[in-house]
This record gives sequence, structure tokens and C-alpha cells, in this order.
Amino acid sequence: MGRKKVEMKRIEDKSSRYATFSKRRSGLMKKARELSILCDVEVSLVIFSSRGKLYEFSSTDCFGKVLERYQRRRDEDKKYSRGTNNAENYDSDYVNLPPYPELLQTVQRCLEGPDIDQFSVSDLVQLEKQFDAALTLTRYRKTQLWMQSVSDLHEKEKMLKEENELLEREIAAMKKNVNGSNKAIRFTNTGNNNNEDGDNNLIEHSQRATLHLLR
Amino acid sequence: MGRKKVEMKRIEDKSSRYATFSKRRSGLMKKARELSILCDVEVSLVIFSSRGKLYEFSSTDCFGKVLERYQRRRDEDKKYSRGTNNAENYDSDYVNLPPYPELLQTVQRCLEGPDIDQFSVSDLVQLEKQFDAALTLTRYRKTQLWMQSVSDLHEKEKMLKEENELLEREIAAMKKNVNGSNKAIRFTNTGNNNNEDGDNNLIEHSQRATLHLLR
DNA sequence: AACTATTTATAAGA
DNA sequence: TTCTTATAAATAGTT
Repeated sequence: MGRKKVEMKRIEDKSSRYATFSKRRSGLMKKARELSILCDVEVSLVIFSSRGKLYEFSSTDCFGKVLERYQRRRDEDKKYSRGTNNAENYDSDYVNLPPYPELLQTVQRCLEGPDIDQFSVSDLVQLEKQFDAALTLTRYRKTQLWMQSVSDLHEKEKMLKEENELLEREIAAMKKNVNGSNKAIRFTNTGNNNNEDGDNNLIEHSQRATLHLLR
Repeated sequence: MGRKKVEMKRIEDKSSRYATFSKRRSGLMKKARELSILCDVEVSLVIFSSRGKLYEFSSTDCFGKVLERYQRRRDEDKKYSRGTNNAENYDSDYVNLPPYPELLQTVQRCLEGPDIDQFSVSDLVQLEKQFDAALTLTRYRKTQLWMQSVSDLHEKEKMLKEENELLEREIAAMKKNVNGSNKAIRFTNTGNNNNEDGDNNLIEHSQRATLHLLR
């Protein structure tokens, strides 16, 4: 339903993928809401964007609102740190806000309060849903972090192997020189003791890059 | 989007409410699937009909696909192990297949069959417990495998770093020899061309070990 | 974010 | 239910 029929496959162009995501996401939410109202059924819809942001519709539940409040707060924090400071700290630390503080507080109140007996069944249904959503999100985030760490390790492995090859080639080359033409070696080495700095530039650079990653 | 614009409120006429439910439900599912494909995001949609029947879409695997994959893989393993009946491939991967094909089949039958209505409450309590146990076990096994893979990667990283250091020391030593005493070099190298085998034994051994791990 | 040309979903009727 | 069709809605490409 647009100027053109679209093929059902991942949209490769990033910006049109995001545009489509935004439009279709709200369309889907709207239809989910309509279905729940018109037909009087329970509908629950959860969407994770590729960057891990959560969008949710639920015909009964209030977790979405809690989350919305949290995200708004985080956005404000982002704005704040952008305003006060230049460049560096901006894509780093604010991400480490405690995850979902409001939800955690709710949980704590619920679990520590002695008034579990006073909840009605429908209260508990609400509560169960909240916990379930929180669990799902937490697990999802955890998996994301695991995957990230594995992919980092693979990256390191690749770099180390490359360095290794470079060093080996270096050794092979040196051996050739030593075995082959002693004249040449004597020529390049006499009175030229800082030769290392020249020969090893490439290797040392690569080494530094890897060490940086390994920290 | 039909002959008439509809008011957004519960449809009171039962049969047209069901008709609408059926149509809009499949429309919503379709759109959920499209969003997940086009925008490459995770979408999960759950609908409970008023009579408690569950309809679900999830962009990640459904039970059917898991089961299918399991069966395919098991068949292939069977073929393989029949062909080469040596002792070695006994302790290979296919032993680690999930031991729950029966459970998976049960799950599929339960979820897809129309006889959910026929279970008693106590049947369902049993079923819930089984699923919960299976979930816990599955998750546990998954975590074990992740941890194993991360620890393997750390191991590889360590070995590669050690090799790296060794190779560097090798290079440093060679440079020193070349720069320092040309006499000695000439001595050790004239007529002794298989010198490499002696000097590099350690390095080559280490290298082989790592390559074995990296396969 | 707003604008339309089109496509798509679906309400009503059969 | 399912199909048909007129019409409402969603949305792809564009600005």
C-alpha cells in the first residue's frame, strides 16, 4: 500500500529501513489496539528494535508506561550530558544507568511488603505480566551482551593471528638474509643500530592496536 | 477499510465480532511477520481469544521449526555413523542432541491441536510443570555451551599472545646476533642450513597446538 | 514530518 | 466459513 509494491525481504538501505520500521511499527500497534477493542480479546505485542529498544502494546498492562517513563528519563540524561560536556563521555557512561529503576522499586515494594495477601487476583495478574515482561527483556539484554563479548573475542583472535603471521614472515625474512648474503647484512647493519625502529614499525603498530583491544 | 467506517468500540453482535476477529487476527499476524522481515527486528505477538484459545506469532523459531531441525540433524547423524562405524565418531557431537524429541512432539501436538479444551485443570498443571522443567533445563544447557565457548576463546587468546611474545623474542635475539658478532653468525650458519629446525622447535610446536585449537 | 499515488485490508453482502 | 467487491486505511516514495 504505497507507491510501489515491496518485496518481502529485509530492506537493505538503512534509512529507508528505519523509516519503514517507524511507520509500520505504529501501524501494527494501532491494529493490535483495534483488535483488542473491537473483538474484546487480550493482545500483547512486543517489538525489539535492532538496537535493543523495546516497543510494546498490551491490552491490559502498564509495564509499557513504566518503561516509557524510564526511557524519557534516560533521554533527558543524554541531553544533559551532551549540553554540559563535549564529545567524549557522551556515548559511554549514561548507558550504565541502573536498568529500569522504577520497575525494580516496584518489585522490591511488592516482595518486601507484608501485604501480598491484600492483592486481588487481577492485581496479581498485572504483577505477573510485569515480571514476565521484565524477565524477557532482561534475558534479551543478557544475550545481546554475551553475543557482543563473543564477537569481540573473535575479533581479537583474528588480530592476534594476523600479527603472528607478520612476525613469522619477519623471522623468515631475517633468516634468509643471514643465510644468504652476509655481505648485504654487514652492509645494512654496520653503524646503524636503531634499525629496529625502521623494520618493525608495522609490527609494533599492529601490536599496539591489539593491546588496546585487549585491555 | 471496508464498506463502512467502523466505530472503535466492542462489536456487540457476536457473529460479526467473531468474523472480524478472524479477519483482523490474520491481518495482524501478517503485518507482524512483514515488520520482522522488512525491518529485521524481533516481533512477538500473542492473542488470547475470549474463549482462551491462544494465537501466536514470533519472529524467532517456533516449536515446529526446532523439531524439524532436530529431526533433520538426527537423520544426518544416523546416516553418518552408519557409514563409518569406527570408534572415534562415537564421542562426537550427535550425542549432545537434546534428549527430548518426545517432549517436543508433545508440545507441538498440544499447541497446534484443537483439543486444548479437553484437558482438565490437573492435566494442565502437569503439563505446565513439564514445560517449566524443560525450559529450565534447556536454558541451563544453553548457558553451559555459551560459557564453554567463551572460555575456549579466552584460551585461544592466551595461547596466541604467548606465541606472539615468543616470536618477538626470537626476532629480538636474531637482531642482536646480527648486530653484535658477525663472526659468530658466520660460524653457526656456514654449512648448517637445517639450523631452523633446532632453534625454532619450541615456537613451531606451540604454533601447531594453537592451530589445532583454532580449527 | 507532510504529501499523494498506490497498494492492502477489510466490512458488508452472498 | 469463504468469496467477492466497494471502500477505508496504510504506507512507499517523494519533498
